Amino acid sequence: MSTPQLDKTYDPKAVEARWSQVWNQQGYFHASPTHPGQPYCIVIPPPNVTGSLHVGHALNHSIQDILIRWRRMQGHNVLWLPGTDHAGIATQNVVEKQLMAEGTSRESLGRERFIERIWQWKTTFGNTIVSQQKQLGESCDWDRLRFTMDEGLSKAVVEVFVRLYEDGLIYRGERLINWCPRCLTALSDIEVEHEEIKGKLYSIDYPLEQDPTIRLTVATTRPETMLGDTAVAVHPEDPRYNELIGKHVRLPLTSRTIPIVGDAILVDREFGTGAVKITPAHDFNDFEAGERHNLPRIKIFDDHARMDSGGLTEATVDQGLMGKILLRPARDARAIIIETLQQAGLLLKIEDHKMSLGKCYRCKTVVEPYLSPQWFVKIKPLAEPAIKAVEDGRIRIVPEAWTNNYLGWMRDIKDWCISRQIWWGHQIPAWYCRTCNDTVLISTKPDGTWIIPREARPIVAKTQPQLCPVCGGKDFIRDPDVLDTWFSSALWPFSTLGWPEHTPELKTYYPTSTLVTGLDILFFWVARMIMMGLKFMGDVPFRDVYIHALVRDAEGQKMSKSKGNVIDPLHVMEQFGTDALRFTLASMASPGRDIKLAEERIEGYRNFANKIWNAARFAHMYLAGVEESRPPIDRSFPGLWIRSRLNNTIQIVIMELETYRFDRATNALYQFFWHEYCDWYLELIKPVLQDTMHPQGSATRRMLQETLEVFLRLLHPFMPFISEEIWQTLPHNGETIVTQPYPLTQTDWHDPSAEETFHLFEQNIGLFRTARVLLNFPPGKEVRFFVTHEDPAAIVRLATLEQDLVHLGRGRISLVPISRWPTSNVLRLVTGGVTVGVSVEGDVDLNKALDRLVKQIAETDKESQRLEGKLKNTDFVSKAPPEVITDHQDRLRALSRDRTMLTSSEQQLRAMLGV
RNA sequence: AGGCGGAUAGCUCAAUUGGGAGAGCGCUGCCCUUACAAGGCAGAGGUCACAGGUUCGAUCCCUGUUCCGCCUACCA
Repeated sequence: MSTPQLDKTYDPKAVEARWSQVWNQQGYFHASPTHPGQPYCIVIPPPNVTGSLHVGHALNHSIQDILIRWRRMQGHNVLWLPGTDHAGIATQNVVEKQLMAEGTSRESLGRERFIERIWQWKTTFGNTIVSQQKQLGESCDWDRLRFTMDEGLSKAVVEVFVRLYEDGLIYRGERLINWCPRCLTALSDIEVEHEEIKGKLYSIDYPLEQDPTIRLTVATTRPETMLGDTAVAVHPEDPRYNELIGKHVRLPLTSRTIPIVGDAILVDREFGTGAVKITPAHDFNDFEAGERHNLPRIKIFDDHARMDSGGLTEATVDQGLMGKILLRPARDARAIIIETLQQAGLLLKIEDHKMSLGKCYRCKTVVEPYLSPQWFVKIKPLAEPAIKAVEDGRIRIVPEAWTNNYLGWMRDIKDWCISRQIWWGHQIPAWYCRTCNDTVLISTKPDGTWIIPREARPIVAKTQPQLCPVCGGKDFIRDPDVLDTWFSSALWPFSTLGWPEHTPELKTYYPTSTLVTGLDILFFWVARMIMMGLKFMGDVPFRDVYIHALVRDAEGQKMSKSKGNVIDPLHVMEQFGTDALRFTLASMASPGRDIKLAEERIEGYRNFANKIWNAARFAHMYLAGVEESRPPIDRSFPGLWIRSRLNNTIQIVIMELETYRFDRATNALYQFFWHEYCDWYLELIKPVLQDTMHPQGSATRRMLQETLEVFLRLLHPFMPFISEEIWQTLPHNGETIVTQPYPLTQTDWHDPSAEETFHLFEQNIGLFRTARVLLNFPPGKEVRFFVTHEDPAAIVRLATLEQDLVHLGRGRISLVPISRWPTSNVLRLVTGGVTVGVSVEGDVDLNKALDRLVKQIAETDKESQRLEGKLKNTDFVSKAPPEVITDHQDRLRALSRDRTMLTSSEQQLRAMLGV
């Protein structure tokens, strides 16, 4: 084949665009259940349909693609199943913003048209991230792209909901839930982010009913909720208060009196005054206390977290105050209430107090504990098998350290609130008969949504019932709530494979092989997939869960748009190339650490790509015509050595891939190619290649080509584009590297003898080069080196290396016993067993060389400044023959015993002086 | 508050049956040597967070302390 014209530097852009198109067009990523290989399947964590590729995706997807491409090359029946998530609240927010900009709103559009509008939006913008994924080279089976709201998945969702309901694992009930007053929906516990803030602790006096001069002081961080108090709790064994239990206090600012109850669970005698106000409708602990004592629940907020007129009336709030706070946000009401209390002389004190605030994970609004009827999954019965599956190893969490995290959370799991009061999502398959429920189905929200009170009786079914089983009525309304987005994601590993149908895909690829995900969604998603998979498939959804780190910026800060520290992977790919980004992310994926990403790192691996590129250019200068005949096998030491090292690298890379150590795998590839293949092997074979008449020429070229080709296959999962591009220019079988076999170790490539020889060689060259720098010999100057070795066998070996030593050492070599070395003007250096003498032939002052060394050390090493003086005074090297140096060896030994004086320079001095 | 993880070169991180401390980037010096200056060669730089303990010997094992991160729960 002809020598391809390769540019001097690698330009990723054109290469990447071309190959990602070809790969997809040729269908290399398409999976078939009938493929003979062992199935290997990964379902992608579906990115939000609103999303665009951020660096977290880039890491997550790079790792999956490495695994997938590796297994594909190993001959597995590979399926990487892509998809997107409908992301309920997030998507609804995006489209609502759009509507707002158009001067309209969700409410004025109405539910049906709003949903249509979102679907339109999805058609237009929903594939942004998919095209970006293709740009990253992700080898997904794009023909199988799924969406959590597509027809098949929606069917699976309904099926699961109905079956869980029939099994008594889904129920509807009024509970205190986390409520986002901006999104106007319930959130599950884990959708609330906690943030520590500096708050205030207010102490308020509640006068005793019988004797208002006696006051019970309660402390609260949220004084505005006192209007909804329905009791005060004290510890039943607290001598200060226990006689008051059963009596009542007047609730200030209202006309109510509330009982004093004893509650050992709620009250910590040591904290504050030991008396606690109970607001069952607005605090989780108080809600439970309220249940224990059968207390009424008074809701004083509306769903926007404003002071609610009905609630305030029920709370019998003083008329004057009522007027001031009605419909005011809680925070405003707080100031007014504090002022009023102060005037009444009931505010005892205000202290600073650290507390944490719950915020909506989507919009960061402060969430409100809120009493409302919601749907829940009774989770304990589902959690138990999911705990067992991890305990007995059917699912392996990597790194293992997260296992306890998972188990701890699962053992303490709370029922899952699955209903959301938004429109975009899977609407709950529950209907209410208007005839039966006529008296309770009374109201609608301003947007026309039905408000279904807690007493309403739902009929859960896959489709709307024809007749009410109770009364025979035919008029139904559907529950307006939709399901938590994570409900559909929980089914992802089997719903995407066709469940509830028994498809060949489901049979072949379930359980999937590995799940790759960040720690942040271990509970949101992974735990729930395990529970649902076990429940509906009777088997785990995946064998391994590989948890990777969070990507942070170079300072360790979370990347966020507001901080302006976001590294945009698309920009980086543009600047440094996709392969460089992928390789960087893989190299930093050490377990147990967050990734601090700086652009310089990516630049470093861009250079690596360029190094590979140029090594290929070098090879092409000599490779033309190699395949035309059957060249002899290379028996020379550089070839045997590099093949042995390549073999070693193959072994390491495969081992590290098997244990998900992408960092070590990339290190091995980098180290091998740059520092063994390029730095030594290519340099070693240059004279053979450049000599067109060299007898070893064709054998050497053959080895060069073969090792390069194997390396490219080894590299391909990590750097798919450049490996394909170069591989195509080499003689090869098949039309793409994508489907070539992954390299295997070969026992006959392993060559300890060649490796030993190389070690000896490297030692010598190292000494030659050190001597050259120390003596300030210009690169072109030919130097006379004397070489010997303690080990006679090594001397024999060295004799065979003479040509190579001359070439890389740029000097004449004399392999003679030390007794036959010149008696003067020889600088002697020692390392390992090798001794090298450099003839200085009178034109170089050894003293100057030593000065240079000492100066160099002194510049950076304070310890050796003291050493400098000592050395100068000793004057122990001066064109000295070896014998004279020997005279000083004892003194050096004495010096080196004193570790305070000889630190890092010790080794260097030893080498210099032959100690 | 509880749980988990971390602390090693200027920065980011490696280093397993306990023994000799490494890489990349950055830095210094020399070199545009015909694949690559996005390069080559040679270097400098570490009381392995602190204090004890076990051991012939500890970066590693044990105890405690300090600092940082994350998760969970929250003190009204």
